Amino acid sequence: MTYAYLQLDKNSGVPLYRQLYLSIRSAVESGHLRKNDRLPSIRRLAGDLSLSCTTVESAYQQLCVEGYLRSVPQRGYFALDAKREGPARKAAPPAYRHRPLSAVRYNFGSDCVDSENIDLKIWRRNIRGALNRQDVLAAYGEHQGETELREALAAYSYGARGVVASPEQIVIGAGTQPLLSLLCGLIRSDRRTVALEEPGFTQAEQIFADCGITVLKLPCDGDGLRMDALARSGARLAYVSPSNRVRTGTGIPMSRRLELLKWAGETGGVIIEDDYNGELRYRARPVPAMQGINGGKGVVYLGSFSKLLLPSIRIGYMALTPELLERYRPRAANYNQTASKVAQFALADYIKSGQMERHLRRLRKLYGVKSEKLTRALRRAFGPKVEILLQETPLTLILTVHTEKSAGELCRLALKNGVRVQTAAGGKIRLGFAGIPLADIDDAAACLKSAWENEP
Amino acid sequence: MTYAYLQLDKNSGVPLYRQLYLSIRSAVESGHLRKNDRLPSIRRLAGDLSLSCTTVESAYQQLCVEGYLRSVPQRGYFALDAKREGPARKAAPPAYRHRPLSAVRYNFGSDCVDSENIDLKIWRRNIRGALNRQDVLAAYGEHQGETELREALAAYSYGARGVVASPEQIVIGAGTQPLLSLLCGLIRSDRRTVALEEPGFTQAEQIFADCGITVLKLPCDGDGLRMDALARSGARLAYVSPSNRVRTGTGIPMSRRLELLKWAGETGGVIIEDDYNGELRYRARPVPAMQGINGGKGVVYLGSFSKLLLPSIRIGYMALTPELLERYRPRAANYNQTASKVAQFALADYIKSGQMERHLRRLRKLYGVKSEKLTRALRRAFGPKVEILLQETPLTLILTVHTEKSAGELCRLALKNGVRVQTAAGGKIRLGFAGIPLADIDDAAACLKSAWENEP
DNA sequence: GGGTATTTGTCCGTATGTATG
DNA sequence: TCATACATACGGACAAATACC
Repeated sequence: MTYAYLQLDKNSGVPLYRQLYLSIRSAVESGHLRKNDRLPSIRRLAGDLSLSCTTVESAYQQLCVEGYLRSVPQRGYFALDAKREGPARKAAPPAYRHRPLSAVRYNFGSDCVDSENIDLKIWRRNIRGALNRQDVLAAYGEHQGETELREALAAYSYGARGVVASPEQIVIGAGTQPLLSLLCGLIRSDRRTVALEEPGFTQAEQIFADCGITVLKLPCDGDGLRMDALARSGARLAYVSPSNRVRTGTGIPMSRRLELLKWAGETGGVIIEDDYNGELRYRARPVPAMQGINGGKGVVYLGSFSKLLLPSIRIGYMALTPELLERYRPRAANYNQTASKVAQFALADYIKSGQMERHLRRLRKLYGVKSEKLTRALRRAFGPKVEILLQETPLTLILTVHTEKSAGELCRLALKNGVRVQTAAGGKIRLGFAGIPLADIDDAAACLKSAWENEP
Repeated sequence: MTYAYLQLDKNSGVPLYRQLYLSIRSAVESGHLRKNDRLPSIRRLAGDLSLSCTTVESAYQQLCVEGYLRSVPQRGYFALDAKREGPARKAAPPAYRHRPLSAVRYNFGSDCVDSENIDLKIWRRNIRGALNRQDVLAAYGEHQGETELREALAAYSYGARGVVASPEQIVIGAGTQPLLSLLCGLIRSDRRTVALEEPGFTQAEQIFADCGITVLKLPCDGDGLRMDALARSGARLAYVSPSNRVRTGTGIPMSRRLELLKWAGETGGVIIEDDYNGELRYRARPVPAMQGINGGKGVVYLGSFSKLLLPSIRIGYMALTPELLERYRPRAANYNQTASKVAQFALADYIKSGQMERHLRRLRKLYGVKSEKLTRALRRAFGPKVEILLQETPLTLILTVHTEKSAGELCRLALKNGVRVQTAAGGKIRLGFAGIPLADIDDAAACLKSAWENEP
């Protein structure tokens, strides 16, 4: 520590030990040093401020005599309670802690994952492995992301999602947002508006807005963005998340994907394809990424692993188009890599050793079973009173509840019964079941039933 | 063992710890103590020679700093390889894996760190510790950054730099850039131009440009941004990096800092204080951060650990002003945390356990010794032909070379001789010595001499 | 192989002698 | 002569690593 708050001026005429005494005294009086806070040791402070021990000691001693400090031999100096009750030192309300969701037994929020079905052990081992590799910690990383990981990702994303991209096209970052932000910088000389679906995706909109790119929310039909609205808007940049349209819970069918690609080809538009959870579709045949359908032209692909592997892994990647790569290259050195180097190597190992594939297979199966079990449980509980929307989006079910109550009211009722659910577009209810352990599903459905039916 | 080679004379006038230091140093240089030989423990030697622990310790410590010994906590002191074998050393080229700069033997570039003086072991252990903590891996993190780390940072930045901020004012991110980017989003509704010094800082400029904030490069005098230019510019946002003005190598004196704060107060301006390497000043007494001088008003403080701790650690933090915090809060949930959760916990532990403090102290000492040694070596080599600008910026020296050659020419000549140096403002030469091992400094200075003097 | 005693580096407050004005 | 500041040295307390049962 340098104790920067202790300001000394060698030429002020005031003796050093007295300047020290005064600044510490005011720190105690103002409450910056609270009772039993430990002060830097005499030698330490002397070293840091380039003073001699004696100087510091005489300041401390005077403070002791006057009741600001207490000296404990061989242990240190400690502050005493000498706060001068100034005008108002507020009780320091530390409101920055996340409020614990009180009494939520079953959380159907869409931001949960099943913490029981994560291969923590393997992942820990991988991180440890990366940690021990020569020069992972001590050396600088590559700005664009480690080559090793970019190579692994190029292969993986082709196999899993049909993305065609060379390792040079791939940029790594700490999640989707920093990558979007970088992308905005590359693209803003060309395009200043972006089109996206009306019930949008807040976290992406926020980045666009922050980068000064106007967000155009266009209406959409059941298949996604309405093409006529898109054409009329004049936008030459569109953001879509085909695999996980958060609010509606439905995907974008192939027909609309092709229409979008056609739009890009004809107008010179660029599509940002945020393939959030694209790997997790378990019901139907996998729909390949738009990026690949088009051979990598006109589409920037965004993928991430936060919800797939572990919530704490903050690694995302994007595949740039050849044109954007040209723009990126000369300024690549201006962007520091944001993703942890250790995590990058660990992830590369995880992918290359085939563990990722195994994990995905298991997850898909698990979520398939969960979805089925939840569907059955709801049918049993409610019968025809709730319609369950069969859809392809992973990890969520959409319910239409036949009742007079509003969706918001249903949410409140459920929460009162310890079940957290969310609303979806069109007065529907959204259940994200990823975070509910398989064994709890039946009980969770029962709780929902009692919440919604035992009301006057 | 009687350690007969350690001859002490209590009445010689030479301090005991220095006699000890000298005898051990010559034992290492002469090869009597070979690499990894273990030295007697402090207490044993103190006992055998009838000295106090402190006396022995200060001798050992100086030897550590100068690269003769290595201390392994709780295990002992060990000799390093520092045999002075005349001119025939160079067997092991200093391993900068950073770039295969062909034939650069001594790299005085400012982007190097001393890879020999990083506490890899402790850091590995901290990461492992975080890795094993319950729910670090499996659960989501806080958007703003882990509370534990924010609390640690609030205390640390107050102690180390005089920053006054509560944990809720602190936002964590994967380095300075994502934080700047977020900050631009908070601020762009108000201000669309930012003023910064003319030889600017590319990585910050890039972010401003990407976010659509116009960069206004203003002229500056020896103390930094010229206040008249700033006032005339009409900008209400200024970016400064007082502790490390990269190109000039000089800091911003207190007088100018106060002027800047006055400007902020009078015009409602906001100052972004990027305190890059602020902790590392070793020469003078610490200059506290502007943020703290002003009680946290009108100044956003940015700090980071990449160059301080480990190049691979990508964690930065910023302290928002109360007004900006108000703007941030409602949209905090829209920003995902970019910094690795494991690294956050590891860093929090590192700070709270006092290891950060110890590390900083060691670094400061090391760089102080390096700076001194380099200064002496240059004076010996060039005499009055070069003026050495004594300045307070960490890790660099600025030279005025009295010659007809231009600064650029001097750089080229040096490079031809295997020494990389950089130009500074005003036709001066900048030497960033952080990456030069202590033992190589004399030779590096000699190389510079032969490069600059043996020319027709 | 797991607890315990010891050793180790580290850090602490303190004391003394001395050099300035 | 006295206050101030510095360099040097002392011996004790502590936690972590290690060695020993």
